[in-house]
Amino acid sequence: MTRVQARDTAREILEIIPLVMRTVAAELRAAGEMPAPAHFGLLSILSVRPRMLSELASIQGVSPPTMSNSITAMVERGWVRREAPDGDRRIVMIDVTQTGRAALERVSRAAEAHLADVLAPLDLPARRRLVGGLGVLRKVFAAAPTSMSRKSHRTPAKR
Amino acid sequence: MTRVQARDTAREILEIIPLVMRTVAAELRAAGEMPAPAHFGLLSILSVRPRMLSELASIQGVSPPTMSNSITAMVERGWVRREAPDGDRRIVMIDVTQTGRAALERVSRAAEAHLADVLAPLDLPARRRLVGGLGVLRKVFAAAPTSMSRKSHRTPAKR
DNA sequence: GTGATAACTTAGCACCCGTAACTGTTAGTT
DNA sequence: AACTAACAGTTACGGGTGCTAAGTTATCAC
Repeated sequence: MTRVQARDTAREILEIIPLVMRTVAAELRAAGEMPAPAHFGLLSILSVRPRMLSELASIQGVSPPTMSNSITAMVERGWVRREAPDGDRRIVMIDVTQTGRAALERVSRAAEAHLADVLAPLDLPARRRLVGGLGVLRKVFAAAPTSMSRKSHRTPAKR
Repeated sequence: MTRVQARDTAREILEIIPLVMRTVAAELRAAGEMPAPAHFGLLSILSVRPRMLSELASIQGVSPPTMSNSITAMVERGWVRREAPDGDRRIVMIDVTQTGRAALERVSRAAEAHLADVLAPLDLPARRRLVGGLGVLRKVFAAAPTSMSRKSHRTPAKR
């Protein structure tokens, strides 16, 4: 019962998510200068308030080196800025620039436009199902990224 | 109304999908030798029946060179085989090997196990919402990949 | 001051994805 | 038959994502 459901859902996720991912990435690429969905998410987070690099890494569920690289790429594009706070000089605060905000706004609009096209044929219940499903995904996977690190070596004494 | 909904849904998708993607990829990596979700999808498709390379590219919504590279990677792993049919010698048929089937089965089970963990805390209605949402995503994005190629450069006289 | 720990960066590796340019095959024209 | 156009794949190259391992600099505990 749950077994079969789990397997089906697993397959479903493993097939659909990458497809959606590719499509969205292709749209962003075609829509302008945004090379990656990951950057979009970062801008989105940073537009609320500046964050530490490690904080971003943990939110996005990636390793610090990966985040450092992404940030470097975005700095080179002029979208964000590295800042050194006064207190602890080890930490690096990341902040959006005006250019970054503008890019976010532009891409957001493009994505919205395209999404509207794609979602147009959906009737109300279908759209509602979509939104509901996304909500569940968010709830499930926002909490999950830790699961791996916790499970894989089940952290004996947490050191 | 639809405008605001579209924008919210767009943001939602752009934030959640990559997150899910990363989590799933991390799980697969941790679970065994499967390096990429993309390969999983291919094995899944090929387990039904052999396909032409271009067919696979179109199903997955990627360019032929990308698919050619992926196939090469999978051939090197011994999961699939390139075959030359008798009729038209331009085409390349891709077929799963026994090793490939075994890998699919193994990863499928690992994914299933993990998904079951993750989905366990969901109550029935939540799970139903998730499945419903995935269904909508599939419907929407299985048809969409063409939209870009049609729209983006509206093919003037082509050179 | 010494040693451990923390935050970040650099380096090296593997993979995904795209465009441009190239091979080889088939089909259509003259 | 000879020429050309279209088609299926591949190779080459550039950019992005992600990881681990191995530094660097800064802070804290003793």
